[in-house]
Amino acid sequence: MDAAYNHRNFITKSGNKIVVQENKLDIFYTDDAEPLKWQPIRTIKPYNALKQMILDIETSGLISENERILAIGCMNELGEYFVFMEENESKLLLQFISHFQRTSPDVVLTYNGTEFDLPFIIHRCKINGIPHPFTISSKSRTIRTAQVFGKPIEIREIFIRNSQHVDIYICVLRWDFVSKSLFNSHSLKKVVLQMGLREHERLVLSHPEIQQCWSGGSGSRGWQKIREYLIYDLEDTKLIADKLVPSYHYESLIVPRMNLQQLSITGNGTKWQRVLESQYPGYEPTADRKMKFEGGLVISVSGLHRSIAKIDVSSLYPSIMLKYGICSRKDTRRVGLSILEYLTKERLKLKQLGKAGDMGVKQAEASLKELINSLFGFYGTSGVGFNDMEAAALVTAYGRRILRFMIDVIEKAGGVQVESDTDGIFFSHPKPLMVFENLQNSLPNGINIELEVLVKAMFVPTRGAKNYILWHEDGKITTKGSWRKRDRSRLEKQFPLNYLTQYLESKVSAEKYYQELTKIIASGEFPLEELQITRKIRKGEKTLLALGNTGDIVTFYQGLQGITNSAPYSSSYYLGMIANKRDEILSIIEPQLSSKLGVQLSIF
DNA sequence: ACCCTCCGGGG
DNA sequence: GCGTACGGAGGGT
Repeated sequence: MDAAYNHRNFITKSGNKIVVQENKLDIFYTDDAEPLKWQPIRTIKPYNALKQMILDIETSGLISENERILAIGCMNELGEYFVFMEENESKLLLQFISHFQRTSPDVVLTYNGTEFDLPFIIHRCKINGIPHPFTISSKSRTIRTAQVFGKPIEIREIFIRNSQHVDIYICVLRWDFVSKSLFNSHSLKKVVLQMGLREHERLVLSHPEIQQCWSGGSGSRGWQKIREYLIYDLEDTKLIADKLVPSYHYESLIVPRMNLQQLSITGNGTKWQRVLESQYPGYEPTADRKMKFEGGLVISVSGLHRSIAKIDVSSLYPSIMLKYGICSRKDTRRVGLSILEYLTKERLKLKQLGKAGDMGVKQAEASLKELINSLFGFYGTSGVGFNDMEAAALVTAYGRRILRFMIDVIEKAGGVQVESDTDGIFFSHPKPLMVFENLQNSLPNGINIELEVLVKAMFVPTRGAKNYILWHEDGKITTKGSWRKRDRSRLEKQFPLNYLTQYLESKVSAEKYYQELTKIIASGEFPLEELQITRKIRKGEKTLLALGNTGDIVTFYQGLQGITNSAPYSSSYYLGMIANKRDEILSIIEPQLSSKLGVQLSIF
């Protein structure tokens, strides 16, 4: 081993930029420093052993001054529920509070309870003169890793005597801040579907419907309906909670002096800071100032590719940190790495156990994954004392080198790289398993790979980094990135998918589909549901103001004389639209033909 | 190409 | 306050 090798020598800083001389990094280097042994600070009971109360209320309106509580629903960890519903609000509240005291849950779980349910209950208790165990924090707190419209949310925490509150809405925002998989909505009903936790739509009541149902009175079918609706909401909240909250629970093994409520709203940067602080009593390093550095490698090759496989590096950044010994330079005893090593080993153990299907084990494993993946981000987080921007820059630099190395191996084996992003490569090759073995044999020890998916075909648009369509063996189609657009007609969204799916059979069949579609559109018989768009009229949208006022929600499509909601649709508009789409698609998948097509279309 | 506007969650 | 990347799409001018 070359004793003189020190990757920190390959870092240069200028202004607020860090540049790593990637080509000088040796990806076959292994750090051989003996790591410290690290053990968790305490033992905790499994998440499943916590007494839960999932809580949701139905009210006559949104403002607690003027409106009242109609019903309160509670569900425990076993899924058993209790619904309190009374004509007399005071009686209802008393029943609920006494149920609460009797069951004394360890944790109360709500969906947006911080903003809505709990303040509403508090206010209605106050009006009815009923004592309760809830307090609203006097201080507001920003959660930077839970954002709406790109802005961090501000909350006033709710404290509960002898219990804790976890707001699943905030957990969802935090989860999506990282995963970015929930587009357009963070509502309970949508989230549960998009996370794949519920298969089908369920009973949903609008506000007027709730009022209508309520007016039926005690024992009515309306009341029964409200109960049913409330129970669905409780179930949905529990489904999401069971996915997201266990991670936070198990973090208390690692993070000192934080309870579940704090863990559920505190970002990972602060958590790692607490961990390291507790290791260095009295030492308060100054945080590195924010620096820019290059991230993961992203490459894409547009076109329609067949016989695709994806190979991922398992836990790329954590593996890099362990293999090359990268930790914060302020963490001189390298405790971060010791913990990382402990977590990685534990996770491996749990992963083996988890194959038996034990939910508790799976939850614990998922939480370890969270922590493992968050250590890298901590290095690059500004404002936390133990951060180290250079360490973060080194990690991504090694990552790019490893990915480039892999692409090289794939190409030498005759494969074609199609899309690469940070730790995974889509490539086309008739024998992906052979390529996989090839890679396994040539990658450095400690860098492990997985063969993730094998798909029939993949479409990557121009400038298509992180956007693609996959055709799976079983006929399923999945899309990623910009394919999930809103405010587009079904025709516009579906046409490229359908055309390409046909094209995979043959160009003839794609063209046949296109011709048939143009015939139906030209005939004027194409269903309007496929063409219309429903959305709110924005300020200054002249074309839509013919249909209503700013702020109105309207359904419309293109008519012969502009936007309409009643006249016949403009077939030339929609024919032009799909002609353009087809042109665009063909120019990507048959670039050699695109010039000819351009001529055709300008005539058309 | 750039500027403006808008979107959410709970009932 | 996990990073690269402090939101992003769509329409008007």
